[in-house]
Amino acid sequence: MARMPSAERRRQLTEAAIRAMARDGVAKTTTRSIVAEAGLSLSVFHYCFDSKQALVEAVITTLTDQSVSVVQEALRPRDTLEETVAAGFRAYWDHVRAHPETHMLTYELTQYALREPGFEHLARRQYELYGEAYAELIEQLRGAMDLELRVPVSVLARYLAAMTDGLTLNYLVLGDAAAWEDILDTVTTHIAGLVR
Amino acid sequence: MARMPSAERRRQLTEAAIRAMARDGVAKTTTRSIVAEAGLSLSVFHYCFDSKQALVEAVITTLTDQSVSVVQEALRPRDTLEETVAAGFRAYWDHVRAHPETHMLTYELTQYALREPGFEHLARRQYELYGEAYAELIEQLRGAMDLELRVPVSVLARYLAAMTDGLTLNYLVLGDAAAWEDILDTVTTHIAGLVR
DNA sequence: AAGGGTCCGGGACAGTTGACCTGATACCTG
DNA sequence: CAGGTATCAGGTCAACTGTCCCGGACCCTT
Repeated sequence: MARMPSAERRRQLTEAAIRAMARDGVAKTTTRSIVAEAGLSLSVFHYCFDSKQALVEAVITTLTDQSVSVVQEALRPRDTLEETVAAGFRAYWDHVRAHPETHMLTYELTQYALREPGFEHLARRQYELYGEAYAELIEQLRGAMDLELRVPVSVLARYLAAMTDGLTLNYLVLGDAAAWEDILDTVTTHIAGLVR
Repeated sequence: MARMPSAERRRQLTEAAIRAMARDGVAKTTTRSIVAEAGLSLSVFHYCFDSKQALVEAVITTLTDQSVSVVQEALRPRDTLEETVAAGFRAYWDHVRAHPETHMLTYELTQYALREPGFEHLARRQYELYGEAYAELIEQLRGAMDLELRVPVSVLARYLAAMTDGLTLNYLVLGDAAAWEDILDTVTTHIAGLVR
C-alpha cells in the first residue's frame, strides 16, 4: 500500500466511510467494512482516528458542508422571482433524485448525532446552516429585486428549509417522482405570493 | 412473575420496547434492555417473539397506527376552514411538544425499516397512511363546506403530510418553539388560499 | 549509511449481542 | 387429583465489534 500522510489518509477513510454508510446504512457500517471499502488494513484506521466516533464526526461535518453547498448551488438568483424559486427547486430536486442514498444518509446521521452524547451540536449545526443558506439567498433576492416580504426572513427561511426537508424524506420513502412536480408547483406559487 | 397469555405478553414487550427505544434510541436498544424495561427474563422474549426483528415489526406497526390516530384526532372538522386547519395544527403541535421522544422514534424506525431488507413496506405504509388520513379529512371538509380546491386532493394531502413531517423534524433538531407558531400561521393562510 | 519518526500489516482480546436449550413451575382439562 | 400443556428462569454459545499491541517497512534527515 502506497504511503501517504495521515491527513490525506483521514480524508480517504472519510470518503470510504461515506460510501459504505450510504450503501449499508449507518448501523451496519463497522470499522472493518470501512477499511475494506478503502482497501486498507484495520490498524490504519486507529492510526488515523482515535476512535470510530472521531471518524463519524468527520463524516458528519464533511457531509453537512456538502449538503449546504448543494442548497447554495441550487438557489442562485435568476431574472424573476418565480423563475428563481422554480429553478432552485428543480436543481435541488435533480440532486435528490440523482443521489438518494446520500440524502438518506444525511437523515440517518442527523439522528445518530441527536442520540450520541456530545454530538447534538452537529445535528443543530446542520439545520442552522440550512436555514442560514436560505436566509442569505432571500436577503440577496430582496436587495436585487426590491421585494417586500409579507413574513419575516427568518420565518420564510425556516419554512423553506423544513418543507424541502419534509418533501425529500417523503420522496425517499414513497419514491413517487410525479407527485413532487405538482407539489413544488404549488409551493412555488405560494412563495411568490408571499412577496410583493 | 404473574402468568399471562402470550398475546398479552407480546403487547407488554412491545410497549416496553417502545419506551426503551424512545429513551435510548433504536440502535442502543437490545433484547436485554427491553426485557429489563418490562421486568422480565430474557427467555420470555424468544418465547413470545421468533426474533428481535419480529418485535421491531410489531413496534413499527403499533407506533404507525398510533401516529395516524394522532393526526386523525387532531384534524377534526370545525366551523370554518381556517379554524379547522389552525386547530388541527395546534393539536398536532401540542402532541409533538408533549412527546418529542416518540416522534423522534418514529423517524428512527422509518429509516430502520428502509434499511432492513423485507421491512421497506412498513416505512411506505406509514407514509401512505399519513397521506390517506389527510386526504380523507380534505374530502370530508370539501363535502361539508362546499369547497372548491385549486389543487387535486392527493397533491394537497401529500403536501400537508410532507410539510408537517419536515416541520416536526426541524423542531426536534432545533427545538425553537416560537418559530413554529409563525410558520404555522403562514401555512394556515396558504392552505386557506388554496380553496374557494 | 544510520537512525529516528512516520506509516502499515496481522493478530489478539474483552465486551456485547442475538439466539438457544434444558429444566422447573403454574394452570387447565378430564 | 393426575397428566399435559403453556409459561417462565438461568445458563450457555457463537458471532461480531471496537480497540489495542507489536513487529516490520518506508522515508527523510544528518
